[in-house]
Amino acid sequence: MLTISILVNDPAPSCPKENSVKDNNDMPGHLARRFQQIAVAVFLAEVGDAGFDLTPVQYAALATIKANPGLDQVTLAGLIAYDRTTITGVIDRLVQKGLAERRASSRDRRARELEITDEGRRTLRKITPAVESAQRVMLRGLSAKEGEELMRLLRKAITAGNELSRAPLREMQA
Amino acid sequence: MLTISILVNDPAPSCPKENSVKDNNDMPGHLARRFQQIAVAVFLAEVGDAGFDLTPVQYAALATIKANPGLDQVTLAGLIAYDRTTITGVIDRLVQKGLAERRASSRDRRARELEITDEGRRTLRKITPAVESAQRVMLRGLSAKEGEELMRLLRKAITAGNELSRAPLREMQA
DNA sequence: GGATATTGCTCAGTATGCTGACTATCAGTA
DNA sequence: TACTGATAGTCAGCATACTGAGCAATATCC
Repeated sequence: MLTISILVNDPAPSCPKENSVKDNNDMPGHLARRFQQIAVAVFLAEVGDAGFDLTPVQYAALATIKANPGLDQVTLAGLIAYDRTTITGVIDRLVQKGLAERRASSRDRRARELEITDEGRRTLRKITPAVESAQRVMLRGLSAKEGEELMRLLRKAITAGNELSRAPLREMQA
Repeated sequence: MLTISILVNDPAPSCPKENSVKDNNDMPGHLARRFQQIAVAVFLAEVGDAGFDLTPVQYAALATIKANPGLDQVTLAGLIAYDRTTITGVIDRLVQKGLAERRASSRDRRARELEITDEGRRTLRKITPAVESAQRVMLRGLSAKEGEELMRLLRKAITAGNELSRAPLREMQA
């Protein structure tokens, strides 16, 4: 698609541009930002309505700690594709809320071993319905089939781009 | 393709689901975050390689100012679905870089009229190839048809969820 | 064993995004 | 005109995310 047009700023701001670049709605980057924006808002609303104060990021971290007791911060960051500098603050807040514990590792004195607390376990259990509801709400405009297809395409694009961000996904080695 | 679930560390792999929530890869919210994470990294890398220092957010704001000369901040925020408190800082930085101007409006003394500068126009023109390249790179794992389908589904989900975030899209009224 | 490289974590700084509050201004109405 | 409500913008505060730097501890190589 080519667009050769003279650089005239049109007097009517209400009509769409042709001398401008593509419309925002044709930019996957812009759509990614919008979808993420809505997804976070829906998550916070559903979880908040359920009486909890946990962000999507904190939820993912806590669930991963529960599933992998004693793991260190770098491994945790790799499993959920967070930057290692971000995970520090996230864990700070989980610890401060009493949902997780951070202990010095005996094997490697640089590392911290992470554990979920009973309170964290309780929170995870009680919060799950709200989290699942949020996942449904953020896809409410799509049929079940479309929702599946969206997730498939996102997974595929993410897999291909995994190494392009500073915090790629790193799977657990056996 | 194998997928080692991050929630598999439970000692008994025979009961994969009862005490664990869904895998992250089945959560549209998590996929949204990952895709957005990669999209931003790709944008910054492509634009940076081209010799410019502009974020995706700043780019969208600048392009929208160019297309709608003299618009105010609230209208701009609505057109690109930014929160009004976010746009203040974004414009601060565009102004500080000499790419845009913020003037008091004569019609409404509360409002600020925004204009792109010549420098901003030059920057936009020169940056466009990098921006378009970034959009291609972030979809590099998908066929052209799949990329189109992903964008279609994102648009549909976003439209349905538009009002769920604090900063919904507000189109220009004629 | 000792120099070197790497790794785990933290911190300072910057840029989104949001909540909630506040000021200044405008618009509608009694 | 005075009152009331809505609106435009900013600010403080918090939570992601990232860059780049630094420290301490571990691994590796000679």
